[in-house]
Amino acid sequence: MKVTTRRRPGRPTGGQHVVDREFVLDAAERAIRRDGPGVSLEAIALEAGVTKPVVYARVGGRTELANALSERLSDRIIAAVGKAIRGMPLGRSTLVSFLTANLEAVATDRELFLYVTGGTPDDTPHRALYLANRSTVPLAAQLASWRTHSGLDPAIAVPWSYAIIGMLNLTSLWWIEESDRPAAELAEQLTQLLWSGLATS
Amino acid sequence: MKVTTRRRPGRPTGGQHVVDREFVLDAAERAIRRDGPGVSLEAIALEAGVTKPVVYARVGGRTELANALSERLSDRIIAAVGKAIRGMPLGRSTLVSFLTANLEAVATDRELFLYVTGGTPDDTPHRALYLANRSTVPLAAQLASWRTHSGLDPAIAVPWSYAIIGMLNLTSLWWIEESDRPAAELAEQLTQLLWSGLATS
DNA sequence: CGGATGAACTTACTCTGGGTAAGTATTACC
DNA sequence: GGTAATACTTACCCAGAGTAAGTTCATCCG
Repeated sequence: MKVTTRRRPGRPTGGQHVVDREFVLDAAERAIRRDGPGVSLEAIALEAGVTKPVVYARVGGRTELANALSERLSDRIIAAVGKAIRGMPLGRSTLVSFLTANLEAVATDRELFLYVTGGTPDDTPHRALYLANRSTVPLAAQLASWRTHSGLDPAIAVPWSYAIIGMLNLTSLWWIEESDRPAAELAEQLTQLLWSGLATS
Repeated sequence: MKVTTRRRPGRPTGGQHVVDREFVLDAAERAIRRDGPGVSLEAIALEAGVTKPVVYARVGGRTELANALSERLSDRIIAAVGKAIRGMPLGRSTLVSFLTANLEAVATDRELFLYVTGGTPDDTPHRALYLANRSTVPLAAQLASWRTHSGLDPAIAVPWSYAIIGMLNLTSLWWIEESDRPAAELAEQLTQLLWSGLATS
């Protein structure tokens, strides 16, 4: 590890912030990918080339950091999903694409996913819910409009969206930790459950 | 808070362990219910009427403690579910009972559930998977035998069981935190998804 | 029955990591 | 040019996990 020669104390020449918030978050991601979910703030600060108080000034404490990274990850997942299913009609093959894109996005940011889903001490459950909400809200809206369109009760869309995201959370974790089947294969299996249900015998 | 007059140092009169492992775990549960998921080992030790090293001798460090409590919780859930669906044939109403029993068991041990699913700093993801496994393994066995019985491929039972348990995990969290609908109502809504699928329009 | 050994605790410590107060160098303004 | 504000670093505090050392009782053996 390169010991970046520490800056001297005092305001930096140039009168500008030496790093901004996004840079710190980028550094945090690199540190997490390198050291795993247990990284210390100190290590993250070092990776960003600054010291702890700067991290506090830019993004806040450990909880704030985890929240910010959660938002980054969920934004990335949502973007990947949006790109994958844009323009497709709501139907079975769209569901497969939705699930595949989700799984692949998680695999891409494996370490970040593990950090966000428990690598931090504070209230992981609340953050898990917060993180989930960013996915469930648009998903529920989609489901509701689809159900309304089909002349069905849209109220059930909210619990269903939590159900689907929860299903994805645990299967993703299991998949990246213990299984090496292709994403598309798992997505197809989940689709079989979600689309047709258990009763299909 | 009662300040239990500390024991003097030295071997206790009587020559026996002053507390056993189960007693420490009971104390841990009480402390968690009282102080929330952020309890310190010190507080748990105090609740048990002993000091930290005794906790280490009986159950181990923070990770071991979380694992032990995870096992307790999952055993309790499995027992509740087993009691609820014993003797029932595999079918839709059994599924409703299964989900209802799960939700009610989580609600009963609310604080413990929150502690186990993230109240601890170490590798929550691995424990989440470990905890999930205790439920998915028997569930997968059930599903597999049912599918075989129906002349269908049983291989899909493993991913499906992760899917179902994951669905339960997040919906449970959402339900105990933000929703106050009856367990049976949510169970019915989840059943509608799991049994018949999205395609039922 | 008395001393040595070991068991079962408590006390008192170390160490890591989150968070903050105080100090220092540069810029900007009047 | 002197004062105030800014943008850092250094140096600290504190909580909590984990451990080493100390203390008291029981038991075993002569």
